[in-house]
Amino acid sequence: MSLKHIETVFALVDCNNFYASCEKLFRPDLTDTPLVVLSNNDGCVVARSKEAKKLGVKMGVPLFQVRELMRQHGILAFSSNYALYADISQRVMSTLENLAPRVEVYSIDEAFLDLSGMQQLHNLTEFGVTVRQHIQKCVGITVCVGIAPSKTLAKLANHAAKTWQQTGGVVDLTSKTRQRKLLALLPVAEVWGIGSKLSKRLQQLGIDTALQLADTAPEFIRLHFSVVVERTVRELNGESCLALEEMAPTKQQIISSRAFGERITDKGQMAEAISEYISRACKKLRHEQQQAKQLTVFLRTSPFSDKDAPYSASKSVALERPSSDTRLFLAKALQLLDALWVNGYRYAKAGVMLADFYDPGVYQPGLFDEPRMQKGADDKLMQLMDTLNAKHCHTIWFASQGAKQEWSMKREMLSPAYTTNWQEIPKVR
DNA sequence: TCTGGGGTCCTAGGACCC
DNA sequence: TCTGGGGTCCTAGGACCC
Repeated sequence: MSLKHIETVFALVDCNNFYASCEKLFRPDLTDTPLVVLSNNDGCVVARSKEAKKLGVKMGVPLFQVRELMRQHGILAFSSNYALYADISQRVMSTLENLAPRVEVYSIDEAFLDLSGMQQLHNLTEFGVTVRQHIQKCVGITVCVGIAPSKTLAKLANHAAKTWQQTGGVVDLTSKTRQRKLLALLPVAEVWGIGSKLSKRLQQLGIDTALQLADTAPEFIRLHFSVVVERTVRELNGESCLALEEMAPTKQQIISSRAFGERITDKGQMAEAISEYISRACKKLRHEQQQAKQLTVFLRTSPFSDKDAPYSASKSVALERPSSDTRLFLAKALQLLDALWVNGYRYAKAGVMLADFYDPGVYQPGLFDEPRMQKGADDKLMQLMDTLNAKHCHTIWFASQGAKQEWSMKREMLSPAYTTNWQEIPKVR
């Protein structure tokens, strides 16, 4: 066996109907029941069980548009329960880490595995089947596995495994002939990185299938599109351009925003909401062990309403030096709100964004900047807040966040926190 | 009445510098 | 009369992803 030529091979493991499957995990009575999971505010459908898909509920539709269909067929709806999904996700990922040496957690329900060199030792399809069985047994979640020499092809292999039942949920796409056969069957919009805008432009050039895109000269694509699309073309031809990234890269921005459960017309309520978002964003920032120098606040009315006057505005400000102190950002955010707020609109959504991050202690202050007062004291207070809130769940908060939060989002069909709250742990009888 | 949230990367264009 | 050009930094906006 030669070690000289180890071929790159990726597997993409993707959970089937992830949020819907999580909701069913602790409800065996719902095994064959059609159900959907809703976005925040119970606004639209973000996940569907296979039964709900069959009944024609489309991904992303607003709930009110499918209410009638759901009533007719007895389709259940659940508010999204991210604490539950994150916990199940973590179990899936740690199971994968036991099966493969290098794992990239790509999203809450997907991971890439590096299988390079494994071809000589295992039958890759068999390996995929093992992964599938193992996750089914250990976590109770069904996954599909796509195997190929590039991430983009592995995505397509996974798509094939999901689409065609007779694959048994595993597709090995390492052979060139199989690659071309599959690519010929798939519309170009199915390719990872080709969204609706790009696929329209490609179709205008006569490129309709994934195979036609693969067979277009990369130089031509570079000229008419971008380096990103060029990379996609190369990846479709089995040339791996996107590496496995095991270490999560450090964040570059943190956003906290929400559509309101009810429209806001009162500035005081808006100030409460902004304060809440600042508090969440800063907590995330401290969790990342980062400091930020830039703050943006934005507000807007609903873009869907034609009777409400539209208004959308954002403003940014740079701090004198990076910080992760909630109080500092709170003061700045409320100043920005003063500048942004216009009376008379029915606001539907607002948010804050932190950016321009530094590692604590790395920032070089200007020569004439004032020396920082009481170094360390603020950090301790913030740490204390985070610790108390982690232990006792929202014990202390800033007065400006408000105690009632009448504007906060709707979650009227929430499942219990089966795995993350002792009070709600499932009982076996 | 009711339409998510949180990210990334790339490009174009302007300002500014030498 | 002819009136440079290349580099860098920043920002806004567009496109994509799950």
